[in-house]
Amino acid sequence: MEFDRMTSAGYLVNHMARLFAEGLRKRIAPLGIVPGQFPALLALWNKDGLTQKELLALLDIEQATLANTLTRMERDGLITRKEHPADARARTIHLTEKVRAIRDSAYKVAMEVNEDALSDFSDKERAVFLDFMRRTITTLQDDGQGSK
Amino acid sequence: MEFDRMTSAGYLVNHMARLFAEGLRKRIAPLGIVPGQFPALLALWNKDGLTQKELLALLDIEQATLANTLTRMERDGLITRKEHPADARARTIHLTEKVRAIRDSAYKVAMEVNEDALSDFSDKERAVFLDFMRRTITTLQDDGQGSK
DNA sequence: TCGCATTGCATAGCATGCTATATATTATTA
DNA sequence: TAATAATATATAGCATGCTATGCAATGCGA
Repeated sequence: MEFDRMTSAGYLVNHMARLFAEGLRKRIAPLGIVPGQFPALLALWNKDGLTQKELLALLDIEQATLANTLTRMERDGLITRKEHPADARARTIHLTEKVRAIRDSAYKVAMEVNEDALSDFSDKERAVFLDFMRRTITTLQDDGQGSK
Repeated sequence: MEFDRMTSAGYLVNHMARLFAEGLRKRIAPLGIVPGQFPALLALWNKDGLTQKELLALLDIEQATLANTLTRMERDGLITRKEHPADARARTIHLTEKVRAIRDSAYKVAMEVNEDALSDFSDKERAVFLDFMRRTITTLQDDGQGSK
């Protein structure tokens, strides 16, 4: 009995994810950002001044992961954090001018990476592919639920 | 202009990869192995006694990544390394009895994870999905080549 | 055979992600 | 209102992946 990587969804997904991330990393490096910051930036470009908790609710990562990512973003001059007016535990997160300025370039580059990856797919195929991925995500999330 | 995560291949692939990895991690934990060790184990179950260079040629990771993974595998009692008979720089890699014994269980569990993830897909859909992923990987690898 | 290039592997340093746990503040309740 | 529970964020520790670089051993050309 042989286990063939090329017919293992898990293997292929892992490999694809690394290639996407590396492709994005190379293209956004000139902008001064890295792939892990992208989801948070998307949310903050859309709505600035969120708390970590509010931002977390928009992302599919764990709280500790976000906290660390925000620390690096602050270190890199992408965000600043201000004390929350009503809750001393919380802080509001604000994009710096520097990162507000690269929004359009970053969008463009991210879309280019997606476009390149799917360059030999028809529109129909792309739609099916994205749908398959969303279905798989839903299934895996439900799996992992655990009644509790 | 809105960037929608649900229509971004890169975003979906990243999320899927994390869900697959977490699913696998939970299921193989009782066997004493972790997801990152799986590709190396598959290769070594198939052919024991490879050098790091030979093993590397079978995997889609960087040399440094493999070196670190092998160090953890040795620490965890999954492999031993012996001096190469003809080249003092190289070492041959050998599975321990402990890990030879879990081969069938590990195969089974990995296939279950794939099965579960695709449980609501037809055979036809699965074939298409795997094909899409292989095509995407090929495209991204070619992209990243750089003439040099 | 000496000297330099190449090779095989290891290490350093970093990003991204996770679980578990700590800390400080706020909210609730006896 | 004092004690307790809940909440918001941070930290510790680890795995996995990458690039860059170090080091020892091997191989090859002058």
